[in-house]
Amino acid sequence: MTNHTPKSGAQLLDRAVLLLDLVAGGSREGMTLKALCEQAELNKATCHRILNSLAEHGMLDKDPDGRRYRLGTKLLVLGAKAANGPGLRSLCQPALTRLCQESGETTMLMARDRDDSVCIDRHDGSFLLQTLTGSIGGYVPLGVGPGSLSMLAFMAADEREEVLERNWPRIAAYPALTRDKLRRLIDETISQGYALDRGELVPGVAGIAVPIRVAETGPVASLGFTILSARLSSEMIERYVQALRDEVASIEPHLNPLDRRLTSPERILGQS
Amino acid sequence: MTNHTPKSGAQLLDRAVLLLDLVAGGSREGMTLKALCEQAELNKATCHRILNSLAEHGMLDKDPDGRRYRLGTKLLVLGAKAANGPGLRSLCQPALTRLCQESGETTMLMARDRDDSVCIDRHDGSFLLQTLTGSIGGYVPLGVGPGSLSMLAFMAADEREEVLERNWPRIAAYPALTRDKLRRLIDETISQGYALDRGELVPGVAGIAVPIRVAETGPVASLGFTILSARLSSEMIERYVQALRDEVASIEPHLNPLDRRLTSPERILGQS
DNA sequence: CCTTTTGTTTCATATTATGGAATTTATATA
DNA sequence: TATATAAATTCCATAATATGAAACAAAAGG
Repeated sequence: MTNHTPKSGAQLLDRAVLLLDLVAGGSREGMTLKALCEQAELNKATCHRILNSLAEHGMLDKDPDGRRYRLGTKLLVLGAKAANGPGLRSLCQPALTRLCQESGETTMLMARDRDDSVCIDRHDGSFLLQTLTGSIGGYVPLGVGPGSLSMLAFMAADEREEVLERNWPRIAAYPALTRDKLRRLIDETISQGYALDRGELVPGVAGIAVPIRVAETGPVASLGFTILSARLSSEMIERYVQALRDEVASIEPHLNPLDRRLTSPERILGQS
Repeated sequence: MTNHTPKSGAQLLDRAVLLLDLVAGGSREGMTLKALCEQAELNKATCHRILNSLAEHGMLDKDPDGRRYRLGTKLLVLGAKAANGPGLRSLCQPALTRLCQESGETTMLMARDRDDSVCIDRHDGSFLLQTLTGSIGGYVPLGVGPGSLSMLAFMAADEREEVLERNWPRIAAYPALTRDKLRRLIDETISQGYALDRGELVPGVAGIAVPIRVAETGPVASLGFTILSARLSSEMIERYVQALRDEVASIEPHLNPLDRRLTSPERILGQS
């Protein structure tokens, strides 16, 4: 996810979030004060004070021996609340369950978050497949992978270009995706109405996805399947796309701002 | 979870975390600036600045119309990382899967976090049962419910009393638990070696749990089943306790500080 | 045991966050 | 549609807060 470091009239907060990101992205065994100081380019004392305040609040945990910091339990609690709250996950859960049960495939709900696509929920099918985004909470730049691509493709053209401009560097990290290739994929997605990956990003693992759109805002999420590419057939694609479209059609009215008072008070998650 | 408001040399952070907690605990439709100002007893402008900085960083999301704040996608991402990282969840995942598959029961992994017990992972069995802690991320004060109780009971006596002292007010919120009752439950748990709830906290829903302990620190987690109390039998209890103990026995060596270099570099999650 | 490295505490300083007031924007009412 | 009310946002002089250099303490390494 993009590491904004905005001067937002709250320097201390900017620094705290930066440190959380560094801990999140750092060594799996936890980060030492020294490493964090260096990476964040902060003074030892300052860094120490922030880290310990975060630990105090449960946002970070310190080892028993107190020499390494890692993400804390409060983040787990807040994260679970963020996912379950009102919004996409709750709204789409029945659809996700149905799709997974009827198809037996791994089914994914992705949401847009600024320039990224985050996995909000996932139901595993009969096969355990490696997906691009991994489990819940995993993310990819908008454009990478079918769930993500289906959102990018259906954004307003100007916004799409802005996102692409910002995302190119990160997209370049995927050897399977050149600029031309992605352009072609976007065009295909628009004309077909769904995004398809035949197994090029994660070898052997294919995916289909359909965007969930809100009138003014554009796509806010996507619903899709992850499938062993060996099993992929055009008949299957057709059938699955139809199933996804049906579910999306029954979800979208709940997200349309005009209908808000008429439908449930659900709101969408993942908007800036 | 206890709302520490420690003057930790980082006022701004204290305030930011307080606001996150208020948003997390507040109305499911999101919190307005006004409401948050009042509850946090902060100046409107100050509050506004902090909330927007948090939103800027993705820790909060603002509605499309920008009048309500709710938990942001970044919390979901960080929360997932906190859960998956090295530590209890990964370490216990195989055990959890085995226990659930072999018994068909809802299986829970709880971790200690200060004075609380947090649900770190959960595998649903054949029945969908309402549990005390709900899903992942849910928490209860130490002492409430078998998973939580099994940890409290096996803490060092002095520490246990300190925790109890702090927790009484919150425990009082559970009508099924009087002081005497909890004292009795703790004694029972110690003598039996496992915690049992026959369905008194959530009517009709029983639970068994066994603590996961680390040599110096004491219990850091617990593994347990949630069962329809109607189906509970003493034979079943015996069998399930044995299954839990077997798994715990194979987990504990990985957590023992002495063995750390010998075993995997897994560390525990949820220590203060 | 001594040396080096890493973590913690202190405190005078100035940078940063603060909050009262003014302005803009949205919502409710006539 | 106009008007009143309330909420959100921006501004800026002020003071309180976070800062970081340095001194200190505690581990790790030799």
